[in-house]
Amino acid sequence: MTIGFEVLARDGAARRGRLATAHGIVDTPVFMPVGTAATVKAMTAEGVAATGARIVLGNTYHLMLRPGAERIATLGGLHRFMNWPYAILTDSGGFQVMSLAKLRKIGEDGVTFRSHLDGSAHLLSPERSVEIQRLLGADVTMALDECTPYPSPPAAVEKSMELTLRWAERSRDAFVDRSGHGIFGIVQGGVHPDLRQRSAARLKEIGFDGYAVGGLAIGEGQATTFAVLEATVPALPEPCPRYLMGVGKPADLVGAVMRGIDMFDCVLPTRSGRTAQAFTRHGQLNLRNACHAGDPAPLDPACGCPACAGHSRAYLHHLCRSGEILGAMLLTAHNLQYYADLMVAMRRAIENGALADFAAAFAEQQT
RNA sequence: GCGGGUGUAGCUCAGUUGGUUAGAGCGCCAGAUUGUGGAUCUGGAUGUCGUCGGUUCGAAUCCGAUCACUCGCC
Repeated sequence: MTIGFEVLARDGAARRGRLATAHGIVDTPVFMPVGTAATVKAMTAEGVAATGARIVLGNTYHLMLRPGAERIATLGGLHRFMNWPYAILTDSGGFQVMSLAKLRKIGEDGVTFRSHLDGSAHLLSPERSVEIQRLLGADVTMALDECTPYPSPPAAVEKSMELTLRWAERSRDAFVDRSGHGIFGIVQGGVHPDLRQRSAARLKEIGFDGYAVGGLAIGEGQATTFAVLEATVPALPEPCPRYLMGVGKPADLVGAVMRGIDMFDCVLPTRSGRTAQAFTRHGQLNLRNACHAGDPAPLDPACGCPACAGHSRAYLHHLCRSGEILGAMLLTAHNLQYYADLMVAMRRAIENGALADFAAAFAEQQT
C-alpha cells in the first residue's frame, strides 16, 4: 500500500473521503493552499496549519531551480526545510514550464527550457521530475504532463494528450513505491469528452494512486469546465482520489465537488490576498475600493481568522493602500480560512446528504 | 523698493511660428487575475489654461493691468 484513500460518505456524485499519507490524514473534499517556493506566501507554517490545512502544494519547477532538489534533500527534505509537518503534494513542473520558462522545446524525452530566473538551460524529463519530487519528499507526486493551451486545434489537443500519456507511463515506472507516498496521473484532452475519456482509460490501465484533471479553468468558462468534468469523472477509478488542478473560485469548488472532485489547489486565495481581494460568504471584496475607507466593521464577524479578529475593513483598506506587508498577511490568512471553512461545510453537507441544499444556499448568499 | 522667473488636472509638468473636442506620467475611481513573478494588464473621471481687459475670424499661446508664489539686488 502506497497511499490510502477511503470514501466515508456519498451524496450524489460527491464524496466525503479520507486520504492517508506519511504525514497524516487529509479529509476530503479538500482545498490545498499553494506553497510554490517552499512557502505559502505571506503565511507562516503555523498560520497555514491554524486554518485547518493538513496538506499544501510545493513545486518541482521552482524548487529545482532554487534552491535545488539535492540541496533540500541534504537539508532533510521539503517538510523539514519549510517546517511543515503535514502532507505535501508537489506539482510536476509541466505547467510552469509552459507558463514561466522563456524558451522551451517539447520533445519526446521531455521539456528543455531556460530558467525564468537566470536563463540557464535545463531538461525536465518524466524521470527527472519524479526523482526531484522524491528528493523533496513529496507525499503525493504528480506525473509530468503537458498542459495543453486553450484554445487549440483538436488535432493538437490529441497529440498533446498522447504525449502526456506516454510521459505518464514513464513517470509511473520511475516512481519508487514507499509507504504513505503515492503518484497521481493527469488527464488531459482539452474540452473534448472523447479525448478526456481515452486519456482517463489509459491512465487507469497504467494504474495510479490518484487521478488529476488538468488543463481546465484556463479560459474555457465555468459551464464548459463542468461539462468536461461530467464527461471525465465517471471514467476515473471509483476508489481513488480525484484532483482538479488549479481550480478555483469558491463557486467552481462547489460545482466541482458536486461532480465528484475530491481535491483542489489554486493560487487565488493567496494571490488575491496580496492584491487586496477578500473572499467572503457574501462574495468577493476589493479592499482597495474607497467604500471601505471608513468602515469599522470586520470582513466577516463570524470568521475566526486573524484578520477578522479585531481588524476593521478600514484598517485593511489602509494597509492595502499603503502597500504594507501586514495587509497581504491578514488577507491571505482570511482567504485561506474562508476556503478551509467552505470545504468543512461541504464535507459536513455530504455527510448529511444535504450538498444540493448547501449549494443552493451558497449561490443565494454569493449574490 | 528695484529687477528677473513661474502660474495649465489632486501632484510634477509638456503644449511646435495663434488654428478643430487642451495632453503625459503619477495619483484618483473601477475591473481582470484559476497546477503563484507581492507581478501585470484593461477601462474611466477630473481643467473658469491665476484673474480682468484688449488685439484677432480664432488666444493656454500676442499685448496691458492685476494677484499669488519664487529668485536676486539694495
